[in-house]
Amino acid sequence: MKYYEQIVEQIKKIIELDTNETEWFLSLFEKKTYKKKEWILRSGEVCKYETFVLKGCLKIFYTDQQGTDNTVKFAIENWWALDLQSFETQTPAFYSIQTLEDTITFRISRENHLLLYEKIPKFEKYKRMMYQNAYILLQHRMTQQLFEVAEEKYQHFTDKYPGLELRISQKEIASYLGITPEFLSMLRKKRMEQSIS
Amino acid sequence: MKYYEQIVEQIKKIIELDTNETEWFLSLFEKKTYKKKEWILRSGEVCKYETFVLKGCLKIFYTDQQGTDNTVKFAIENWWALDLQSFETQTPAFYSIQTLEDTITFRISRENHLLLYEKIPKFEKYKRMMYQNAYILLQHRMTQQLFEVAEEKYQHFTDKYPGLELRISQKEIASYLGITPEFLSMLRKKRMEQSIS
DNA sequence: CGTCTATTTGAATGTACTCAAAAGCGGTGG
DNA sequence: CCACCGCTTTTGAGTACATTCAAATAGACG
Repeated sequence: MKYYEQIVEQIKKIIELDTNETEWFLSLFEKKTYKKKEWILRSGEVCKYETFVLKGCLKIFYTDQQGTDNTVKFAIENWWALDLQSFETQTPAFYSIQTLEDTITFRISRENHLLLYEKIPKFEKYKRMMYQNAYILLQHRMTQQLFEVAEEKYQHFTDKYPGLELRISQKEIASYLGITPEFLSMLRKKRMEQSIS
Repeated sequence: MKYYEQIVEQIKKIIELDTNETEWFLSLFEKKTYKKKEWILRSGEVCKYETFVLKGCLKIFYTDQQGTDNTVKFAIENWWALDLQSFETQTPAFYSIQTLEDTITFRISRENHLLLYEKIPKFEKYKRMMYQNAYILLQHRMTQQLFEVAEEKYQHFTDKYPGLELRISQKEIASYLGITPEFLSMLRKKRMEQSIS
């Protein structure tokens, strides 16, 4: 499988694309690779690209007044990452985006993105479906995170991103769960003790 | 202003509609009124309608194993309410919807909703924009709720739904904030004491 | 007016955080 | 190749935030 087929595959789950459209679609993207811990977007900059992860892992996060990173989402293989508000309005971003592993991405600029809507109107449908689904997922994350204790949150994290807890540090996971790394360490210890007995 | 003009006004903020389209659009809706505490959707049922609030207030919530209601969103004047996943896939709903006041709504069925996309394709755009904005709002709610202490959450609630704290009970607010009514009561007491001194 | 529910208050408890220190681990340079 | 440095993880003590439970009070509504 060519490296770019992944992205086409994702699109075709929702709308049909013929060969010409596929080719033109791909021509709007550029491949970009990053090393671990590289910045893709810094809070305050304008988000110029929407990024599709071919391989690797990103975090979308914000840094609070105390200097703590709070992760709102991880983007692994086949996920999109951007600061939506900044991208759509071309205003300074609230969120930052950084790699957690060496990462290979496909990215599309705001201009090309607008071309897409213009030339292939069915992309409106694709995007509607995408945001609809993203909204559903986010609502579930919110209900989980807001109304559950840390132990249940961790369980849901491992369910949602299977295997990711082995790829990234506990510090990053704690940042996603909204707890301290120390507390997560304690939870995992408690878990292990329980699974032995 | 006729009671249905509100909804047209909302749509026209995003896409243009001529007189014919507007008329046809409105014909797809039905007006429905509810008394306080009526169910609009019960978890487990299929969500058959998307509801637009003309006047009043709804809560979208789920009831956990302990029997506690957890509110994910309030829908006041000019907001939409539905279980999106259930509505789109016609599967049993996870969330429930109930009125918190006597409420007047406009609602559209799944079938008519599909007609809308079919006959007026620019509604794809309307819906895309709607979910895009909803996603942005939800992401902000999540970052606020997840990484802030209860006092800051309450502040953000009063900012987001100005005046709503006077219309609904503290119990409902606590359910939205993810804290107990007792603790909210304590917070408000503390607040008042501070504002006097 | 009486009943039912919401709010307040307080004590005891649980959940999660802060701070500090020690141990583990990975990468880099000599 | 290993010694060192920096960062992550673990551990523990003390503390702050939020909950539970119970009881008293206040409000809403028929």
